[in-house]
Amino acid sequence: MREPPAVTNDICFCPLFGLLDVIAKKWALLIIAILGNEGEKGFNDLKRELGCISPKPLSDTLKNLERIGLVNKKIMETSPPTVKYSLTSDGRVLREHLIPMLVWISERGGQEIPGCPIRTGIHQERINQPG
Amino acid sequence: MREPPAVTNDICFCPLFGLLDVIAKKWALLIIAILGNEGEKGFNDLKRELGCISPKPLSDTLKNLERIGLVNKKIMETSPPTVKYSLTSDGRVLREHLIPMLVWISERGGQEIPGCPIRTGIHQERINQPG
DNA sequence: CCGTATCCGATAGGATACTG
DNA sequence: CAGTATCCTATCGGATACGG
Repeated sequence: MREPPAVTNDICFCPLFGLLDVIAKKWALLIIAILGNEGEKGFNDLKRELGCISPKPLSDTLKNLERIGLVNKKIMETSPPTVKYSLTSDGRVLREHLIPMLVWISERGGQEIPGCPIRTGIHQERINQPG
Repeated sequence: MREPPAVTNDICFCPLFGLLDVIAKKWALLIIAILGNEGEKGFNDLKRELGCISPKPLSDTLKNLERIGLVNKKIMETSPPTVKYSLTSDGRVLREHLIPMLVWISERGGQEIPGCPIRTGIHQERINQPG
C-alpha cells in the first residue's frame, strides 16, 4: 500500500485495516456468522456448513481470525484430540453488528448459481441465535 | 468455487455471494461508508479521502458497486463533464447496517502503521451523517 | 476427525504513465 | 478532473493428496 497521507488534517483509515484486512472477505464474514450458532464447532462442522470451501482457505481464515482475537480455538485432550472453535467476546460483539447486514443482503437477493439449492434468503434463525 | 452442496437439507450461502463478492473487500466497505457523507463525490474526492488507494482498484470497485446497484454514477454535461458518485437507496440501507460495525472496529483499535497519522478511531461524525 | 502440503489459477490491488 | 492502460506482485482460494 502506498504511504498514508502525510498531512495531519487528512483522515486515514489505517486504524481500520488491521481488522478489515482479515474480516473483509466473504469466508471470514460467513465464519463469524456461523460460529455464533449453536456454540462450538469443529473444523469439519464449519466446512460442512459453509458448503463449498476448501480446507486451505478455511484453515487460513481461522488462523487469521484467531490471531486478531475474534476466534478462540480449544483443544481437548481426548483421544483423538477434540478441537472446537468459538467466538471470543470481541467476536460476538462484531457478530452482533454483522448479522443485520447479512440478513439484509440475503433478503435483497443475490446471485443465482446453477446447481445451487438456493434459498430465498438465509434462514434468519440459523444466524441469529445467541452464541 | 466447488459445486454447492447437492443435498437439499444443506444450507447454501450462494444467495449471499452476489453481493458479498463485491462488498466483502476493504475498499468497497470504506467507499460505501464515505459515499454516505456530504452528498455526492467525484473520483478524486474519493481517492483523496481514502488516502492510499491507486486509481485502478478505485475504478474497478466503483464499477462493481454500480453494477450491483449500490452506487449511482451521474455525469453532468458541463465542460469538462462533471462526474458524481453517490449511494443508491439500497446502498444507503446497506450503509446503515455497515456503519455501526466500522465504528466498533475503529474503537477497538486496529493496526498501527508506521508513517500513518493514526487516529484513536474513525471520527464517527465523519461516517455517520445522513447521506 | 483435524488439519497440512502442494500446486495451481484467478484476481485484488499497487505504481506509474498517459489520455480526453 | 476522471479516469484508462500497462505491468507487476501478493494473496485469495480451489483441488487433491496426504499425515497425525
